[in-house]
Amino acid sequence: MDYNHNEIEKKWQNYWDENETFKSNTGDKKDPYYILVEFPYPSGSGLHVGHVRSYTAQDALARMKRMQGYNVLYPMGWDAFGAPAEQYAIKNHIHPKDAVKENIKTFKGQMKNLGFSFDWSREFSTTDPDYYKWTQWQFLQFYKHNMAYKDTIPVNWCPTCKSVLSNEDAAGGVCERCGTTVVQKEKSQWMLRMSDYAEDLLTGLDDTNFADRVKLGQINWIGKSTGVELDVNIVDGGKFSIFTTCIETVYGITFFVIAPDGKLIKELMPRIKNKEEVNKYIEETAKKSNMDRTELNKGKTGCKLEGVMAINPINGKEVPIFLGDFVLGDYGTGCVMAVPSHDQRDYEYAQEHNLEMLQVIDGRDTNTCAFEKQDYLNKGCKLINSEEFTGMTVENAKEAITTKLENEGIARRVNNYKMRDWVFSRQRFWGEPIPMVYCEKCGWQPLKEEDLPLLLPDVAEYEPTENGESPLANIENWVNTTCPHCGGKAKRETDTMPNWAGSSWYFLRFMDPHNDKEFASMDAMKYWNRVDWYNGGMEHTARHLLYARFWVQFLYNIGLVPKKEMIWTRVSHGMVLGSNNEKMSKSKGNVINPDDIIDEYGADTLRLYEMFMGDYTGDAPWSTDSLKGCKRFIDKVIRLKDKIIDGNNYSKDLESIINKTIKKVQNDLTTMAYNTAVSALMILANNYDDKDNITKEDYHLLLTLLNPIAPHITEELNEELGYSPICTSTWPIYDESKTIDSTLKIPVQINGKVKAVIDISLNTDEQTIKELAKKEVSNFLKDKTIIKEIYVKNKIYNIVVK
RNA sequence: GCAGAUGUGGCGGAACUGGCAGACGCACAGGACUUAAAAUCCUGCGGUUGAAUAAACCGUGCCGGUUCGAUUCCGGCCAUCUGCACCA
Repeated sequence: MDYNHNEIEKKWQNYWDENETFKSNTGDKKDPYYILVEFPYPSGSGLHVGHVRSYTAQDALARMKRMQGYNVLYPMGWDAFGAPAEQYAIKNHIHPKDAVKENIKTFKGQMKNLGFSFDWSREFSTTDPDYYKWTQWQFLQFYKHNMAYKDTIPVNWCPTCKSVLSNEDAAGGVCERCGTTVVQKEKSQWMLRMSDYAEDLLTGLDDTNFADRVKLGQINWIGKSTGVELDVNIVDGGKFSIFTTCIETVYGITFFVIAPDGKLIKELMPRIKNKEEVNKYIEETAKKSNMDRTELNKGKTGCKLEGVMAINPINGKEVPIFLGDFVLGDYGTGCVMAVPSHDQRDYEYAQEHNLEMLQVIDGRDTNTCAFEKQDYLNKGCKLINSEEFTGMTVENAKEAITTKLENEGIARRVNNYKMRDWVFSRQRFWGEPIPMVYCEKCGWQPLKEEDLPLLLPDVAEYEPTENGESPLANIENWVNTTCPHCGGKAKRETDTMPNWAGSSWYFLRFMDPHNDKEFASMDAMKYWNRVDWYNGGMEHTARHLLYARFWVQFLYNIGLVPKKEMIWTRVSHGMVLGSNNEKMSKSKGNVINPDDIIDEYGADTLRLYEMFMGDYTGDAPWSTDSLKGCKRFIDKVIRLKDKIIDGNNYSKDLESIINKTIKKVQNDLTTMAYNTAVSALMILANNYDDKDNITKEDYHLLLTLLNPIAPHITEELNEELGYSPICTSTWPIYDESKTIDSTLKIPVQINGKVKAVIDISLNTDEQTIKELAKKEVSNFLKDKTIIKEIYVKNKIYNIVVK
């Protein structure tokens, strides 16, 4: 059976638009429920079938929650700053805002065609001056609370493109665009003191309901480690500090390694005898991207610093200092103690450079590889070669050595975090301008809040500068300004903010999107309370989520948001792969355009299929055959209409399956088990199909349950039946007692293998079942001795024989 | 190298708290209806042996363990995917 899906779908989309069915009112008496999907970057290639998957999933949840009586906020907007739009604009000599406008139009049209129940009255783009005004305003709050500062840090630099590159674009040490070798270049950048929030971001997780793997992602990214910071003296004067989590191995130090990009090497330089060799190594390191340095298999490169020796603080022993690129200048202190017997990386470095090794923990031979902490901790291992600590267990020695060094005033217990401060500058045009001005007399000055937004200049032609500054630096009448403090001549900051900025607080703006006095009013934020359910891709569960939480925690600390954690549940979904099981990409020719599918099969079929295609949290390959199966299911639902007889109750013999299905669908839609929700609906339809007649109410129930996933056709069929629209009706309530079967089948096992199945009524007594079962499997019991019998009520009966 | 995830029929995937492995769908095969096709309906469909809708054995990446019973729990491997900042 074919129905005119295009006509029906358009009809209901118009109905929803005209009636503002999905508009949510702040302050409504109903309980608020805030469902959020990551707003997309509106790229030139249009909506991806991957978007359809997560938007449909959340849409189904939103539609059900509305029917359950909640005031649902399900908003949509655009994360539209970013490099691709900038590149496109440079090439085509247009302003990126025009390109973005077109893309948004396409995306929005596609979303409407899919029938998503977004509250379009709250739509905005991060590129709207009305929005980025507040992003800039919030940056000023960071600055005013001493949370933003300038620092010089190394960046990936392509000398040919004259552009700063991300690690991704500099993968393999060459520029992705032109293939030139990438070098490290020092650059002054705006930074946000995110590392100050490391501990709060960890403890804050307790106030969230994030999926375990999401929490773990956050914890690993923050990377707390507890250890000791130890001062090390240099022979003939000077000192440096190292951080270690293994102070128990301090007697095993046979050398130190310092970062070639760290500050210490610069200080030591005048005293170094082999300057040429050292400088050469520093230069080589500068050529390597961080990614190269992080590959262990590259070999343990480095060189000795001739002329300087360090003193092991625990025993006064003099040991050499080396340079090694595996030590990073910006983690810890940029210096490490090397104990080759108890650290595999140090071991390999020592082998490479023929250095001494000294075993200080007993328990295993260290001739072929290091005896590391994961192998010796909590195993009762004892120290050797460690003066008065010899013979102590590792755990006791850790404490005793720390205390001794602390008492000597040369060591401190510290927590170290992998997470660093947030590099907030980008040398790009298409981002929020950083509202700072540099005055020769007054230094860096923030713009006055009343002068926001600081607009991007309205030019269509701009080129990157010679020295890697933002294209804004070339636009002189924009750059030159007056100092907000002294009124004298000054220049604007030409760096813009990263993409992450606008997306760090957009969910707050959705609560109060048209506010021109504040980024969002406290009342509105208190009403909506929090994001109840946030869904996005796995690739954003570490960084975007961390930035957003940091941003919110900061706003909370300065009294601007009501809660420290504004996101309650965060879940992530898998990718939709091409039919060849690979990531969809133009070059592989496996891209599916949702427009084509909607046109041929209808939005309902596409939505249904994407919910049915597999486990929502995992990746799933596209299959047009499977999609057709979902179309067949919709056709079957339409055909079932012919079986309807009058009746305002459920058919007696369908009551059980109906109640079970309501329960199942309702549970599945709130646990992301969309595929089994669809399967339950298919089973219900199959049950209907097996009967000669069904009541009108049976049919209405099926339509209601299917509506969140396939909203158009169900509304149409429902209307034909004479009911009021499903989108304004209530969700059915199931009767728990009717979901329990009164008779059931109990498998009878012999030695754990099923030999028979017996029918019993619920809660039959054990004795009866045992007798019944033994009769059934008497063949298998002949000549056997029963050793044990296990009966699990209403579940299974197992007989162990010999 | 580190971190996370995943591994079940020809395919996508089900399986609650350790209790009948393969729900539901796809593909395929046979049949009904039709002049024919499409659509629809019925039947079969993990593997091996077997004439069998008899029966038996094997089977959830691999090896081992715990248990009356393991896709599920534990230990050790292997493979694939994702992210990354060699995190001391």
